[in-house]
Amino acid sequence: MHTKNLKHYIGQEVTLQGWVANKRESKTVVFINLRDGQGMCQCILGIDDIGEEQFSEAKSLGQESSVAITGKVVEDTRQIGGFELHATSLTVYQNASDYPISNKEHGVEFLIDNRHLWLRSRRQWAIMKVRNSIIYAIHNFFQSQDFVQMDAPIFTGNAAEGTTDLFETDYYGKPAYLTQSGQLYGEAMAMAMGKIYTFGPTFRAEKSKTRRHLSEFWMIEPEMAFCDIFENMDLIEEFLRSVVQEVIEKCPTEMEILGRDISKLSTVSKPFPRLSYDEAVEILKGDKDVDGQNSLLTLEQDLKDVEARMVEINADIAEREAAIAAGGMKKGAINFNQNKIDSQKQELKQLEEDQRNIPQWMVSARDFVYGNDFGGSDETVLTRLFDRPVMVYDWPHEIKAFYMKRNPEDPRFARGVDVLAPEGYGEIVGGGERETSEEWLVEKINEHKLPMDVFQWYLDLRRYGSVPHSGFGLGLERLVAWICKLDHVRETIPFPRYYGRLEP
RNA sequence: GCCUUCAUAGCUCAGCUGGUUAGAGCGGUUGACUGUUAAUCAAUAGGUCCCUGGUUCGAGUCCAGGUGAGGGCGCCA
Repeated sequence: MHTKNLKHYIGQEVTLQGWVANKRESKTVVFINLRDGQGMCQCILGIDDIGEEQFSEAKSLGQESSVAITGKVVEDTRQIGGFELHATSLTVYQNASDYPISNKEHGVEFLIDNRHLWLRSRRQWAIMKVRNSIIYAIHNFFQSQDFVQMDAPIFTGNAAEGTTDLFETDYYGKPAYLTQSGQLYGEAMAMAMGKIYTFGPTFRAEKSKTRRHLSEFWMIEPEMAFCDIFENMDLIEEFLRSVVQEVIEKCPTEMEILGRDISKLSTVSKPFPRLSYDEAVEILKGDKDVDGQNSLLTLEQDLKDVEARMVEINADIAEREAAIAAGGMKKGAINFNQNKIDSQKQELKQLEEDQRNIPQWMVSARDFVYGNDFGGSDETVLTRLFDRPVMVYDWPHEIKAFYMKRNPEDPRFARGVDVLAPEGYGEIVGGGERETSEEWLVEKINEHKLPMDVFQWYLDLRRYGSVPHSGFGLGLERLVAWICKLDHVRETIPFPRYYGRLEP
């Protein structure tokens, strides 16, 4: 019996098994918030109902003790989940003590060190449920359109793009690398099956310390034969719309726990803006406005807003501190104000970082050199002006991977496309149309100084029935972070691996 | 790799321009009270102020180096 199904058992006696998420006690009654992995239910254990022996056992239970509680289901709209259980008996599997994670706020380092326990917290529970729904929605989308799921190898002998750092392992005495993309293998499989997608782990040994990088993450890479860049963009748009809408429908409770404003996500139903690299650069540098909004002026305003907010918070903190210092305040009120001050100081730290960063971003955007790739901050500046994902296509071919198809009408550009998520989440999708000509590919492989021999099998794909084809790569963790509006991708995966973190 | 911010009780933090015995809240323990929602009230235990060196009559506080962490850039999904 699970808390989720209580609505079907009103007035009946059921047994719930779970963990003590929180407990309050008085002389004759103990309240237990029971967590069973599917939901929560408050259980009322009265001394007269369960007897003195079980009652004293109930009183002694520590946070996260494992128990089974039998009792009658009663509707009570005030409660989380809408029901409570009037207990008639209690079975204790284990009485736990000194659970390290309390209901108070904790720091990131402490929480990540205790990730194996942190996963039990309400917010983390909601994130994992959303992640699960996203994964399901992704499979659902591709399967319903006759894509074939394939698994690309994790050990590879070479770097697909040659630029990033890879994890090296020993493969029977030869060096092998953990894959950083399954795309080339996806292309081969697409020539066999028509439409495929990979869904697997990806590894990058970049020593990044940012809120959107992991060393090990999950990537979804569809690849379609007979598909050009514009059809590819149509698919990306349809795909993101479908996944986001399915998750919004399936996870209302989770979104509420996360405090996610769903209206900010519903905008995916509108068409995604498609900008060429040239247009995007103009907007970024502030030479072109979007709906009357200018990138540089918007940033200036952001900085002013940050500073105004800092003044506001400082004043409020000072006021509360003065009120506490004045004395005569009840302990509960002091407590409340202290906590308020604590959380405001957290916000202040974040604002101080924004205050340091925004001027750098402005400089970066204003002085952007045409022909370069967009930096993380440039993406933020650009997407700041839109309320939905933005697609940027036709990039200078020099900054894109060797396999990108050149625009036949203007060979300065390669037919790559990046999808930038709103609200500062950056690049969630990178893809494009692939080069079909063996000749051009060979030239590019030489240009990138890649070993020709290991690409012979890849060139075979152009020798035997080469067709226009496209695909893209979606970072699952970045998608989860955006949909849940999390401030770090490390919360999007059960056990994150990033620079400096291998445990737990 | 570069830039930047930080490290004080189990947890979250305060500790001003260096000064005598380092504080608060939460959590723990004990008691009181209560259909409670992070309950409340009282009492109580709990510290190598990250490490090493320096300045000083005196360092949690200042300086240098180290270690660890947060964030930004680069790189990318």
